[in-house]
This record gives sequence, structure tokens and C-alpha cells, in this order.
Amino acid sequence: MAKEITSREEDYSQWYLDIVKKAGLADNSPVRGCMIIKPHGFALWENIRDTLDRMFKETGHSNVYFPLFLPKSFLEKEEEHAEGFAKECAVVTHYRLKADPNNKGKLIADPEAKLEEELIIRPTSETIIWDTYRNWIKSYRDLPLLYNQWANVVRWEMRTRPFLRTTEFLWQEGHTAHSTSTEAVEETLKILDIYADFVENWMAMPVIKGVKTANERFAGAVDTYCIEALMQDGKALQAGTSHFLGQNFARSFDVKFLNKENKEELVWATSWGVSTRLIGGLIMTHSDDDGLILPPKLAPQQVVIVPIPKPSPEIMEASHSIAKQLRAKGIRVKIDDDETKRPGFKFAEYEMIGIPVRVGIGARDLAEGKVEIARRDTKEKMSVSTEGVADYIQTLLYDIQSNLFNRAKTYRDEHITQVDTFEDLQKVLDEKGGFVSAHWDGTSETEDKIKEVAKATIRCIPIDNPLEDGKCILTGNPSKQRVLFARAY
RNA sequence: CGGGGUGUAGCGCAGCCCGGUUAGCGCACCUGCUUGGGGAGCAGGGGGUCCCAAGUUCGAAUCUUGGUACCCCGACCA
Repeated sequence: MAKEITSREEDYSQWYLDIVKKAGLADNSPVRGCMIIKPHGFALWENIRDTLDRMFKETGHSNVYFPLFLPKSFLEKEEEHAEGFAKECAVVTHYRLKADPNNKGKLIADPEAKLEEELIIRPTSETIIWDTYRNWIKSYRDLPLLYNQWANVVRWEMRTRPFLRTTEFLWQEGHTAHSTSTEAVEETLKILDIYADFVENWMAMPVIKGVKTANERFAGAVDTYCIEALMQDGKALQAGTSHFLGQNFARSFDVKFLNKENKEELVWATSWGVSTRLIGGLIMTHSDDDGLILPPKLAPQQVVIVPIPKPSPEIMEASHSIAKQLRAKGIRVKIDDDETKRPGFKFAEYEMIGIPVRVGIGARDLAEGKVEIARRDTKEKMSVSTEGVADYIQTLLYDIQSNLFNRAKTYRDEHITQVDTFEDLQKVLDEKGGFVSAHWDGTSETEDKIKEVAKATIRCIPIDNPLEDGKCILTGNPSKQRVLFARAY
């Protein structure tokens, strides 16, 4: 990791924003907090989306699509849910504009086109989906429903940051309905495993699977499970969540089914999602001061071939030959034959956008029957014989993928610190960052106090957490296990 | 909603304190030549509502007042 930890948070902010901009991932939009995703950024999202989509389908899920607008009354039906989202909702009040009679060239909302019932732009779709599921579910034979949708949602957050938290963002939200609690919990955990598998093995980001405390739970959930990642500045990032909703939404939206004994029961529910925030996590996990570093499995282009100093018939022939061999192995490769840019410029450019492997081919190399291969993660350069170069690159891509994961994991593991006093918790958070493993008495009051003073929240109680008798670092009350605290995005 | 900061060419900025030629620099862009193994050099060129409004003044990017937008830090937040 080229970026060293400094005490100045703004440095990280700036570093992060620079990479988003220089790597050509996104632009600011005219609307505050929104983001224009550029081709390179969107290609990343497409790879994330397509891979997860395949994983969902392999586990029996189907895609659906529900509307962008929610009638306001829908949001009122589940009390906790409403309370959690009300203060960040965009509201549609009119359906027509007209010329402003007092101000030429300006438009105003036509007062005669005021909506009877205001519409909410979905912050999440539980309400409309459960309103619909009421009609789709009559019998145990209709269950389970295993549906997912790829959509955009809007949450009018006060503070935004490209990818990590934007006003509008792209995500997938799965909403499933089950006949038993056990089956719903299994589904919740199955999805959590898919998320962890994807984020670790594709994005090369190590995560901790865990369950949220009541304070951090999704509005309307019985239990919220999560995967928590650690960024290079020592702050945690919630990378995905999977909620066991119990019968809360079924009760609010009156979704019942007849069981085998011909008795009415409320349906059990789950919901789960990951968003474009994952791209933010990817940036903050792997980038260095030269720009983005992409894990090969997700990189839109895995290899770029750069003729040095510019394309010639011989170089182009060699380039196409290597590209063909690579494509035969399913490797995504691009030949940059742009004559208007010089090699040095291209090198810097491809490093900035994070292409894992660069192949340089010049007359000098060809004369020796070699090419120059540069890997983005370590910036090493190797001179490799053109014989068997495709095999070499294939192996190298695997190496880079696992190297990225391993070094992120080493960093993460080095930043899980056990403490036994509140003073130490604060000290570690201030000086070292990362996760802090400490005893907690299990009450929301204690968690709130710690948050207030130390600015850290309980990120999760890890799954399969070992039991250990101890004393709460704040109150000294007995505790059965350690939990993970961190400052978070 | 609090605390800071910034609005001057596509981007990044200087100029403002102490008012006075035609508003300047770097990057980017266009043309030409020379180049070409780590962000090319030289020459020429195009591009401006100095955020908006009112005021002070012979004269405002610069001073005064009001407005507005954006950024950063908090609070808030799957």
C-alpha cells in the first residue's frame, strides 16, 4: 500500500477524490450528491452486476422490476421502517410545469397539477414489494418467492462522497418470502455467504461476516447481517447487508398464506443488497498514489499492449499474435495503437486507470524475441520471451488477483486490535485505526455513549464469534464475547 | 443545521490586502515543424458575463452591503 496513514483525514478525502477523477470513473453532477458514472466506472459496475446476477440465478433467484415511485402511504405502514427513512426521502408533489407568469423564461410547478397523494422516490423497495406480494401469495405452494431487482434508489443524505455514499445510487435489492422462520434465516445467511464469496474472491477485499447490533440494524429488520471491510485509512466500510425481516412486513402489509393444515400464517421475509458503494470500497482498498489498481477478475481490460515507441507493421503483427493467444484463453486484452500519444503517456494513463498487466513491445524487444511485461500491483517489470507469453500472463493475472487479496488481508489482520479498557479503545482508534475488538455489555445505551465519545460504532458481532468472559470496557458489566468497533464510512 | 473555505477560460490557480494599460499563468485544445524505450520540445493560435445584484468612485475582478452556488469538517446515514 503506497498510501501511508497520516493523521489528516482530509488527505485521504482528497486522495480518494483524485483517484475517482483521474481514473475516469465518475464526474460530479449538477445535482448535489449525485454522480455521473463514466464508461470505465460503469464497466466495473457491469462486471460486478453480471457476476452477482449469475450467482443469484445459480441459487434459484429471478429478477423482477418494481416502480421508482412509492405512494407516501406505503411508507407509513411499517413504523420503524418509516422512521428510519422518512428524513432522507425525495418527494414528488406535482406532475406538470408551466411558464412562470411573473418571470419570463422561467418554469414553475403548475399549482393545478398538484398530486393528491405525494410520491416518494424509493429509498428502498420493501413497501411496494410487500404490498404486491400480498396478491402473489395465497398458499404455501406459492412459497418461497426468491426475487431480486437491479435498480436505482434515492436517499437524500446530508454528506455524500462519490460511490461511497451518493444521493442516487445503483444497487440490487433481493426480497424473498418464505413459509418458515428457519428457511428465511437460511436464505439470509446464504446470501451473506454469496456476498462474502464475491467480495473476497472477485474484488479481492477481505471481509468480516457478522451481525449488527440493534442500533445499527436496518429499519424494520429483526436481524441485519453484514460484511465489513477495512479501508486503507483505517476506517471500516459496510460492503453489503442481508436482513432477516421476520414477519414485520408481512404483518404491516397483511401478507398471509394457508399452510398444509389449512391455517393462515404470516409470511417470513428477507431483504438484501449491495450497491455501487462496492466500487468505492474497491478504490479505497487497492489504490496507491499512482491511481487505481483493479483485481484482474473484475478489470474491464485485463491486459493492454503498448507498441513502443509507436505502431510499426512488425510490432502490430506481434501484438495481434499475442492478443489472439490471450483472447483464446478468455483474457480481455486491448491493443493501444493510438499514434498520437507517446508510450510514457500511455504507461501513466493505464496505471492511473488500474489495468492489471501491461505488455510493451518495441523493435529492440522483438529482435531478442521478447516483450516487456509490467504488473500494476507491484509495478515490477519483466522481460519475457514471446514463446509462451500467453501462459505467463495467465499465471500472472492469477498471481495479481491473489496478491491483492493477500496484502489487503495482511493489512486488515494487522488492524484488528484487542483492547480491554476504554482508554485503549480511543487510543487505538486515534493512532492506529482499524477494527478494535473489545467487550461490551450488550446495551444500546453503552453503545451510544461509546459512539458519542470515541466516534466509533460497533461494526458487527462476527459470525462464529468465540465466547469469552470479560467486562464491558465502558461500564465494567459482565460480557460474554468481544465485538468489533471501528470508525466507519 | 453548526464551523471553516472557495466562486476569475474546459480543468487547476495567481491577481484582490494597497481600485488605474488590452485580466494573467500552468495543464488541456487547434496548426506547423522537429521528435519518439516513462506523462515530448519549439513556434504560432483559439477560448473570459472575473458567481449575481445593488452601492461607493472619474474608474471596480479588486472596496461596501445583500444574495447565491459549490467544496471541506462535524451532526446525520443499508
